[in-house]
Amino acid sequence: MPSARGRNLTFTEEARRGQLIDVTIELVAEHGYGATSLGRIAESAGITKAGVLYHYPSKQALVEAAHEGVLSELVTAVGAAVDAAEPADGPAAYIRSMVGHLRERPRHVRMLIEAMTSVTPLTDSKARWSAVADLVSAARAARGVDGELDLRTAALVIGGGIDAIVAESLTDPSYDATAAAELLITVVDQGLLT
Amino acid sequence: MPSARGRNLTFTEEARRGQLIDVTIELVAEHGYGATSLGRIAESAGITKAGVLYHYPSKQALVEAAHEGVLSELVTAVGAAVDAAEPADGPAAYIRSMVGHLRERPRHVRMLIEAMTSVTPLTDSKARWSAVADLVSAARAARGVDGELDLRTAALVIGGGIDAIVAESLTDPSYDATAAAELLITVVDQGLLT
DNA sequence: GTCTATAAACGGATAGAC
DNA sequence: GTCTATCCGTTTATAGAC
Repeated sequence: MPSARGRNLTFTEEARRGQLIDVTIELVAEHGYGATSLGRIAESAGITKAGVLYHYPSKQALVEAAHEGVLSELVTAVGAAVDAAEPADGPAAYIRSMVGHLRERPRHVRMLIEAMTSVTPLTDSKARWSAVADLVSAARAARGVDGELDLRTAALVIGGGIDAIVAESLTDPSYDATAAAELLITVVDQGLLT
Repeated sequence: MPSARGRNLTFTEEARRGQLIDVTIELVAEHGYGATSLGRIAESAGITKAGVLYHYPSKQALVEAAHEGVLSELVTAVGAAVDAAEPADGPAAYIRSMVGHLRERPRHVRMLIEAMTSVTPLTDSKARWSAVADLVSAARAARGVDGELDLRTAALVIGGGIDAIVAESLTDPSYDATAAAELLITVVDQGLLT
């Protein structure tokens, strides 16, 4: 899958971009977007501000590229886990893979939080809950559960529970997020899939 | 309850401080902490930067005062609602009052988010979940429920669900947060209090 | 491809006039 | 009690040398 543009990116250029994205994730995770300056990014990467702006036209563009990388990695991992599961176990697979993935990537979590709480929300709320709502709906159908259910709220509660568990394991590494995920699955099972 | 210090605050001084806290909440809610400068605060209040710094020694101090006001108002309201409820209904009262209070104060929500996601967390995680854990524990005792339960995770899931519902009603005012709270209460009932 | 140099604006905070 | 004037550091971004 070579570059589609007229000029290919050189190896070093590609490596530089990857490095810049890495240090950006690290700095935004540690200090927040507002406190992450081009100067700091450049210093961490071992080059100068102007050097950074050669590879990305602006600080904003660099941060968005970093966020996009983090998000697509998450979506890929969770999507694969959900696809591999039975429809009846979709929500459980979603919760397990989401918590498992994020638990091991604390910096990614902080990057995603920064993007969500940013005033210009880089992440769409509906894009997230509607996917989970579909999972819940499919699981209920596969289990033969009937009755009314507000799928949007159901999805939001699941997402919120995941966020809280992941956030807690971030501030307290000794917290057992895996066990917590299993409890959340039980709650969802008894409260939303019956 | 007069001022305890040697000199009382004048009426105008007290009014100024209140006004400064109000505009700070508004600006932090709208633009985030990092993008809220003393200059903007001063401009919104109709005075100058130096004028602001006369009343509060630093930007940080002003923001912290604003946050403290928002938080104590929330704690007072929710605390009263929980105290007025039967122990068996403690979690339900907590969820209802929390969602109800925050739904009507969108700017307060964004202020609290800013404080939580700030790098120097102004809000303690344990302070929040341990109070909810006590509510869950008391409700289970009152209902005669036995069996093991990870109260910390239970509390985190409740808090996370509330956050997600409130956040959604923030981005979509037509979303019925009150109905959503009732669904969350049902889920908690079936998943954690049985 | 990365650097130096610099522009132009904005940040928080202080001193002192009124 | 509030303002004017100012300081100094930092910010993003550009122009042009190497």
